Amino acid sequence: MKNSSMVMLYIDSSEKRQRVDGDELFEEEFEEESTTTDSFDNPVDSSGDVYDYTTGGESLQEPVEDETQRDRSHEPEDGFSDEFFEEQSDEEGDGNDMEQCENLTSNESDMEEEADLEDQQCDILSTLRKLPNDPLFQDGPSIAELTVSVLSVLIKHSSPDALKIDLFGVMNVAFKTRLFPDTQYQLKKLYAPILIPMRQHLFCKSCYEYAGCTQKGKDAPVCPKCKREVKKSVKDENFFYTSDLNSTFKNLLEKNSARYNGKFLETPSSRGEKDEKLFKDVADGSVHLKLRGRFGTDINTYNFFGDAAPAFEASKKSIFSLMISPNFLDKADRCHQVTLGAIWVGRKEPPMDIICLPFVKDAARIATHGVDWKDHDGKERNTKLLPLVAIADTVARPKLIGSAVHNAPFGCFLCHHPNDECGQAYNRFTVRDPAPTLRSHQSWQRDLKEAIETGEPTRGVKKDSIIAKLPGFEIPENVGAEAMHAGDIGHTKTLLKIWSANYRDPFYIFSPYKRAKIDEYIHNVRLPSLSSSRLMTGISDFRTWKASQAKTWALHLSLPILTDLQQTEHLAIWGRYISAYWRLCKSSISESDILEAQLLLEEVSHGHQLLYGKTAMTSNLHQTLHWPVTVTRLGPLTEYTAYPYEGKFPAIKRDVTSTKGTSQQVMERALLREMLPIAAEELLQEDLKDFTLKILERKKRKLACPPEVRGARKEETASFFKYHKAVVNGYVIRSFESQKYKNTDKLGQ
DNA sequence: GCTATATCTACCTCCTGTTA
DNA sequence: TAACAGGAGGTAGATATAGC
Repeated sequence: MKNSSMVMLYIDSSEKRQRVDGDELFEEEFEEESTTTDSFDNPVDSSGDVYDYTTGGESLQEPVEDETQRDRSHEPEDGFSDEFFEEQSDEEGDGNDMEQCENLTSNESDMEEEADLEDQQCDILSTLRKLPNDPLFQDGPSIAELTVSVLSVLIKHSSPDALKIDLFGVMNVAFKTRLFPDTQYQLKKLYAPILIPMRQHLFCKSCYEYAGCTQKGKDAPVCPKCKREVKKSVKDENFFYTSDLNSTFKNLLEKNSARYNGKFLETPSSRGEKDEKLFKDVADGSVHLKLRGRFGTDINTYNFFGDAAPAFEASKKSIFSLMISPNFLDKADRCHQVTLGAIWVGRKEPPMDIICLPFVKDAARIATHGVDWKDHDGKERNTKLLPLVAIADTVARPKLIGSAVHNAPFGCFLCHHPNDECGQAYNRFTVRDPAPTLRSHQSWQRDLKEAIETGEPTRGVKKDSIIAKLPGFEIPENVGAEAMHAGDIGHTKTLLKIWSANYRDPFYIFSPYKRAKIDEYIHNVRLPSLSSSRLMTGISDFRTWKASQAKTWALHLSLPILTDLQQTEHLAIWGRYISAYWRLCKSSISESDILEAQLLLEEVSHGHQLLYGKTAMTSNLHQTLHWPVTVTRLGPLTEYTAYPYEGKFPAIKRDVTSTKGTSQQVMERALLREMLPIAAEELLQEDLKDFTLKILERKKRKLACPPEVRGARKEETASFFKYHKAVVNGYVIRSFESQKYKNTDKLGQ
């Protein structure tokens, strides 16, 4: 099947775009936060028309008048108080960001909370320091040292408190002492200063209003609406835990200060050889640029992720967690520094706006006042930290940003694609010519205003979101188009389902012969760069593949394996998808990479619809169309995938050792795990310190990211899909008869 | 301030009854 | 006779509370 519209030729994009100098742009934004533009203003859309990648063009259709307007703006459907809204209501437009942050932290209870926190900024190791430090025997460890060391082992293996008590009990008997903490009371006392950043928050179950956090020795918080006392109720699931953002970042900065020599500044990359702008990290995106314009050049940023996962095997309880990862560390370190920001466990739908409220307040505080910390030379420092990317999957994202779900009309959070009715649901994103306009912060605000006025979702915008109150945060610009869910377990698996659905289809690859052949290739090919990643299972099990397996299949195996087994036109379209995905995951993405990726992905969409029909046009495939623009806003796709966060869930679940107080157990153990290396570093003697730190060190696994990221030559990977062979990290898998890889140099490439 | 004990929650396993 | 559903009882561990 050959189709001229499907296999479009590359357009010389350089003629159709204008580049704006980054510094000029920066000054412009610093002076007046008027228009936001990326480093290249006018890339082309599929129709050849010019539109702005970042603002999404302002050529929005006039909103349709709805005669059934109802005033429901006063209704408390979001769960936070009207006062809170009123405080924020003048935030829209071009107000002063600093003032907005001050507003968020200015109410009375927050001031009290802040004061309490300052009072509590005591030594987190105070109780551990009080343990006897004399050697238990000649040249032996002290009780303090053994306690820290044994606790580290127990924390690493997510042991319940009962095991800790028993083990310390044995140690008390063995060492003829009573000083090891062998009762629950003593253990809790030992933890107390470490758990200061942990807070329990309550909300009123009947009004769905945030009531406040519980404090020892103080009255229970009161619902701001019904004025009744709110008490923790396991049955009502009206409580959740957070860890203080200030402490999290303080520890992170202090812990890494020596290794980074105190330099955490996020700076944009220099230009490439052809004076092209390069996107190497989050600081290269237009969103970071805008933040630097608003908050100053010395800011640092962090990403946050919200998602839920089942809590137990055989119950309907789920864990909703908010995780945070810093952007100011090296890329390799970031995925190991994901910390737990908030956690809620329950049977019902998590009240996301309420759970995110303390996080938003904390974020406003550290954006305004910065985080005070001491560097490795003992020098007092202050660092401003701002949220950069909100990461969520297709289910959590609409709840987080207040948009319609993906299969509702206008379900794409990044553009105004209307969705097509298919069966009983709006769930198909067919190709539109011209392409629907991209959403911008301004258009989002307009739609939101109308939605609040009418009480009905307006072009996919349903309600105000609490994360919109984050300092400098704009929806949808700061929300990442997520590659793991849309690409690896989304489009990749969907296509495999299509290719394996009906034996009558010419593109069916699930015949016994083809399946056996594919499995043989999969099992025999060993990719050197992925030696430690999850091993691939056969193609028959693709439905149970993990995301990383789907990614390995897509980026490394599928094309060379399918060369002789799949029809050319199907492979051509799949190849274009891989080529575009590859370009956007690279460690250094040029402007031409982005433009080429955009054109390739548009070809993929056209081709996919022609080959498999309108019913195959899923929202995941549609979202891939927005990957290039997301890279211009937020940097390479790999910097805000869900992999590091989803990978944290198994550890969270391991921390649950009882069905009672699940969220508390998880948050306590997460904090202990963060603090014990600090205790070990300070309190232990050399040998025991080395051993304990080694125990606590997280295993650094290689992630199944594209080999390009690890240094394969650009020209090799760029031409990856053109040849009947794969080039991976300098190795060529030339022919599958040999089933071995060979060194590129020896092949005279 | 601290300890010991009771209480509570919710998951898991086993047993029994019902249905096809 | 197999498969399934539902209930009873067992259990771990967090939390509450009485009492020293």
